[in-house]
Amino acid sequence: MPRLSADQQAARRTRLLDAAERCFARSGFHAATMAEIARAARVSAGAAYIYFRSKEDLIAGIAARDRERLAADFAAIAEAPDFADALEACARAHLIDRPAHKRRLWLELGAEASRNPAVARSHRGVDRVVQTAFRAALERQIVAGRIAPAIGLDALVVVLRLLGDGLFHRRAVEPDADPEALLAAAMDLVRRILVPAQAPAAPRRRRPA
Amino acid sequence: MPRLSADQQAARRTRLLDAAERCFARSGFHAATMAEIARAARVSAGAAYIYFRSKEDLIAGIAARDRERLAADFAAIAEAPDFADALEACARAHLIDRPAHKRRLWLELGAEASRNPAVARSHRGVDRVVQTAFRAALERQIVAGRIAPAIGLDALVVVLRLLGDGLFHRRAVEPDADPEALLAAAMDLVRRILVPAQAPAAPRRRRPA
Amino acid sequence: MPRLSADQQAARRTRLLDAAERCFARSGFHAATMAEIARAARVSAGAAYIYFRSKEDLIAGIAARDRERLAADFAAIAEAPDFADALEACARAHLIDRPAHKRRLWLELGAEASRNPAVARSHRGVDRVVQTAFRAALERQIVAGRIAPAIGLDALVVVLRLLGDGLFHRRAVEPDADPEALLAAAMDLVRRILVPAQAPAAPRRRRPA
Amino acid sequence: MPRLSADQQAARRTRLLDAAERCFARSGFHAATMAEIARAARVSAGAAYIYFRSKEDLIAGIAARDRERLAADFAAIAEAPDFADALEACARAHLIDRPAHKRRLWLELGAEASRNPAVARSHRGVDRVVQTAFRAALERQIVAGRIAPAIGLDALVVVLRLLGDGLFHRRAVEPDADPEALLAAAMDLVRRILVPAQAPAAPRRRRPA
DNA sequence: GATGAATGAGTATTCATTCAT
DNA sequence: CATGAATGAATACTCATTCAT
Repeated sequence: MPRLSADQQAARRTRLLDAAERCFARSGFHAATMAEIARAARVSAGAAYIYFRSKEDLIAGIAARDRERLAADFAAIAEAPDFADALEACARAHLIDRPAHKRRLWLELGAEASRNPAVARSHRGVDRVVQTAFRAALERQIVAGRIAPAIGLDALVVVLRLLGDGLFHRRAVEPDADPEALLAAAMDLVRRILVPAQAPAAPRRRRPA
Repeated sequence: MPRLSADQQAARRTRLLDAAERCFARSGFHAATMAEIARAARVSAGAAYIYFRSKEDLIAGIAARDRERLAADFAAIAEAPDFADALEACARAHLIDRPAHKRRLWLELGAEASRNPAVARSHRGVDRVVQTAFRAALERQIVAGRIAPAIGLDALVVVLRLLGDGLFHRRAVEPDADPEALLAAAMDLVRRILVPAQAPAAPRRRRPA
Repeated sequence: MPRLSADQQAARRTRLLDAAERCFARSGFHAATMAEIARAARVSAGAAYIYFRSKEDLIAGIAARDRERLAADFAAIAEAPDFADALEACARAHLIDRPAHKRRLWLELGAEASRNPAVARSHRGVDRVVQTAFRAALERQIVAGRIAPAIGLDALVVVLRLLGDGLFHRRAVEPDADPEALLAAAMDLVRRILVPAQAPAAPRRRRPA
Repeated sequence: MPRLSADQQAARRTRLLDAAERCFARSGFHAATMAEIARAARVSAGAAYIYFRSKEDLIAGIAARDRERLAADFAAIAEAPDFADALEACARAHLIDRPAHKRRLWLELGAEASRNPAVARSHRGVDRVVQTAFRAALERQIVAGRIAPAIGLDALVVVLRLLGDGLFHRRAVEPDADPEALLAAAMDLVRRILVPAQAPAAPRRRRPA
């Protein structure tokens, strides 16, 4: 059937991405069929190919959309008054509040990045944004005397990202793990590194000696 | 065709696992075909089905073998004289020295765990082993006064595993990243948490007050 | 969208036929798509269906146009003063001067004739016209004493058409063959049959008796 | 199902070629489906791909088999005692006695030659063989004084081939035409060119003057 | 009339798995 | 046990045709 309005077309694209995410998460990139995805998006089989050149392109579209959101949210950390609080909010939004099916996608997208150049680009893009945002935020807060990291800035960024990757991976691999416990442990550690001056206060509880 | 000796049969199983790892890493679980794997293992297509009930079972076999090695190595940490050193050695062996193609498999295996029960079992198994080993080693060294963690034992295990997951994930997703820098940053952090007493020395540079 | 003038509409029909000929010649009837043809004709996909009921109808349209030209030209032979000269001119125009892409179409149209009734009609039509023209021209020139065929009129028409078919087929199948050599050989033969009286001059070399 | 004997395998290949010829002749190269062909050959869909790499390869296989027979038969003309008789026998065998469905294939194969390199190779091959055989036979019979062509050897070969192409094409395009009439007219002409000495006798009937 | 996005039937090809030899 | 030809279900993608705008 003929021309849809621009709105309807945008909605179709979104519905296709949403449906693909669900199907891919449920069955994996291969097992999910284009027909199944199109049906879930309430779109004809052929229409999917109007919006995405191929299945691979649809996967890349998912990666791009997901990563754009992630990048935008983490970029906002650079402007936040308190780094640790902003980081925690971001981590909670993306690593805890995300529906399980999206988390299952992450691993597949990670694997796909080594084969699908567009997915790889999305991954590298978000990494760059996150690192830049972290570094900017940390530098600003160090200058402001609000934090005094126990380790160098480079190592700090590395460690923050490792913890993020760890949360990310663990959430994807072990959906049953208590996410709040993971986040709490990670944030506690982060805060200790950022402001070792406060360390005496906190550890005191544990080192009453 | 002649019957093969037990040795030859074991060798064939191993060759199939090795070949499958290479093929899966190169093309992913789906794109790699059983025929391709059998050829790479210098075995007939039919023979593969003597050693593995199905392609899924072959994937599970890879997961099992990989995880058994990992579990064994990490279990040994419990007996090591110095926890951090043993941990670093283990991490280096598994996260840095492993060939790239194995690292690429990890993500796919992670994703597969949510679909293939046998793979999931392998994953959970190694988690249990690692956590148990960590806890045992840490308790022993705390009692011996060799470490005095800044945070509680539970949180410590969580954080250690998050860092491990992070290294794991980052190595798989970004093969070009400098692995030694990642490991160094992670281990520096780990050592600071384990023995906060030493911390004053390092932070002092940053807290001249 | 605005209504097009009659001229513009005729032009569109012609453009579609031209574009279809090129596309069909390049890729064959099947591989060429209606969208591709419409684009080449600078017409929307839907517009093609205003001028031709279907792809099959478009093919029939090509056959009809091509055959009409052929029939008209060959029909003119009936009026020509010298049969052989007129025949040669016609053959040169249609079998030698035609662009290569049109010649490649002939075979496909021939094959299509056995499936597409409209194409078959076009083929039969031109055959009838050509035979009638040949017969009329030959009879007129025999009566006028200008030719004295060595063989009967029926056989003569058959043979002329066979040579024509042969040139046609050879030109389509072997585009690199020297067309003038083919035509020269064929016309030499034709002239010898038409006017065996003249034969003494040429054959004399071979019949020294 | 497992291994078939060499005989059975050759039979399967032949059955596939036979079935493909029938299906292609009936519906054309495109409209005939591989599944349909496999079914007609009493073979599984997948098995067709064991014997032929692709549909294109199957078409090429048909061309090759057909052309090999043609080449072999025409090559035998070189050894025949009487050229015209041998030529007529050959033409009858290939242009008249062949089932209609094979003749319909010829045009499609001709068209396919411009796209499928393997088909083109088959076509060129048979052309070479035929021309060589014609030339050898003619030279031998000229030397033996059995024929004295009215035209040069090159032109003679060209004309013979044109007549052959013509019969070929006409038989394919117009299945209802009387094949014996076509052949008789063509052979009468050929004999007149080969042995012009006899010409006086025959034409006399027509030139009572 | 003109447009071109939407439809959805249609198909070559692949590949996990089997089993006659 | 070992082989590898055979099976046949499964699927991404195309494209002639339609019709809301």
